[in-house]
Amino acid sequence: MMARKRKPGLSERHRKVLDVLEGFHNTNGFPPTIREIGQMAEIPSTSLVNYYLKQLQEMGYIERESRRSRGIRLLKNAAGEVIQQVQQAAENVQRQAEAVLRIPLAGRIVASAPAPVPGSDFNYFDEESAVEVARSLLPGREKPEELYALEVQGDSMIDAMVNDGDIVIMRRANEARNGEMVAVWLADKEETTLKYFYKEGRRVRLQPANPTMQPIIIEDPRHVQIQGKVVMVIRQLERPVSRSAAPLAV
Amino acid sequence: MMARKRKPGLSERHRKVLDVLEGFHNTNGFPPTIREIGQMAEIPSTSLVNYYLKQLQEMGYIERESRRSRGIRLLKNAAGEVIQQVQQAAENVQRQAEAVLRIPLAGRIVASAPAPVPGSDFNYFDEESAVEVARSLLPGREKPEELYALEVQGDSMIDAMVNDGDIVIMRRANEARNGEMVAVWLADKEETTLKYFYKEGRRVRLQPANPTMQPIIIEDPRHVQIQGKVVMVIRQLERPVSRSAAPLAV
DNA sequence: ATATAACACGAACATCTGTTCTGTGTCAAG
DNA sequence: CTTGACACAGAACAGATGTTCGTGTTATAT
Repeated sequence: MMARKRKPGLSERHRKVLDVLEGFHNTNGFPPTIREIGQMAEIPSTSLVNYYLKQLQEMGYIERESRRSRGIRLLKNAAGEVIQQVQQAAENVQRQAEAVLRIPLAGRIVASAPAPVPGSDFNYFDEESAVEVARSLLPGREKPEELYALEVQGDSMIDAMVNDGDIVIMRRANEARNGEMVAVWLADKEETTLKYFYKEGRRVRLQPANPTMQPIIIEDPRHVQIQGKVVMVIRQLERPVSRSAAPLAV
Repeated sequence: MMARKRKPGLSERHRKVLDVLEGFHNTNGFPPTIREIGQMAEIPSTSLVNYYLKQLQEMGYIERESRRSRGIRLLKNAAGEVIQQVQQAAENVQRQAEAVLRIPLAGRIVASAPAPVPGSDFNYFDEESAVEVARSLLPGREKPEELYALEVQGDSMIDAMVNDGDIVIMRRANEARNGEMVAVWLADKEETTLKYFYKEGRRVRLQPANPTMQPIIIEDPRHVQIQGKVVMVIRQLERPVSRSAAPLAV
């Protein structure tokens, strides 16, 4: 004759014990004793607490160190969530913090003036004006210190497929390789523009991103001052905040 | 007559005790007893361990619960770093995890076919094809489940200032308010396009983002099928990985 | 109905653990 | 040299703590 089987899963008291274990450790920094568990979970006998702890151990919710006071390690809580060790948690914070890069917003880029380039003493921790970009979106090799952001002002760069209000992520550079998009100051025209850069012999060809438009050929390379390379363009159609007054967070 | 004063700061044994406290708690999940500290820090007498613990408590490195076994909370380690409680650490992880949103890449958008819209059973946890975007870049009110990403294929959307290879972040929607940019399928022309949406009486005006281009007027609203709203456009000039084969991480 | 396992209570016990007390040696300032 | 704070050792003790044993109750499969 078969006797009754224990129902699978956690009973009310199992759950209570796990809650006590989690709460106690969170507030005190160390696990409770059997008697403390009994008091908080309203289980009057130490042997009964031990009885439940044994079951929780078999079910993989806790680990116990035999004969050691407070020798209980919580592995999963009542909700089944895995409990992290402090060390692991710290590592996770570290890893997650690296997932986002805060790129300083150095200013605005307009056609009528050279593009701003932050100096080496630029305050990178200006909380008010930074653009947050997931690191996975950026080329891994970058040094984050070389990156800065500019907000585009005006419609003058539509031939580069860049609109008023767009944010361009730039990398410091004074020269470029063929095929890279750069911000250039054209000294003769007194104009800033975003173009694909091609050095062809002595002259420089600046190709618009819009394939329907014609390139600019500059015979004297001294008239082409490279302000930085364009790494990314971000356009927010539905702004988190009002357009230009509040800090831009991307 | 003045007797000698204790040197300020931590002695070798202070440091040793703190190291033991940190290491023991990291490996066991609970603090050591006085005798365990003594063994590991090579301090033979319990009273001497107690003597040092008292000093560390006065210096603010630890907290002690009187008369409780293992009643030691580490506040700062030997390097002076503040030790986080498990709960705090978990909250930090939580907060940091929320800083980045993984948006599923639902497919490609081309002019010649309706834009893909993921079904409600879409697998959001497809690790291979997701775009990571900092939450601060997105409008806060969004339900993340409503967002998906599309990669633009072809040059057909240059009038929307969107280029081949760009990534558009979309939000599910079947209708739009005036001024919002939407992806629409034009049933009569059999064409997908990105335009600013304006309902004017019975007819619909679709305005290109490029201000130099002319709007499309559609007299029969049934020919305009809204596939989704455009929330953001991301253009990566220097790709982290090869253009289309590998997973896109933004 | 009845055997059996699950659930429950309380007491007893050996050990663990924090605390305290006494004592010793060292070392620098007076 | 004296003095007194500091560093250290060992022992003793009261209370805390995990464990075990005996016993009783309850629910369930047969």
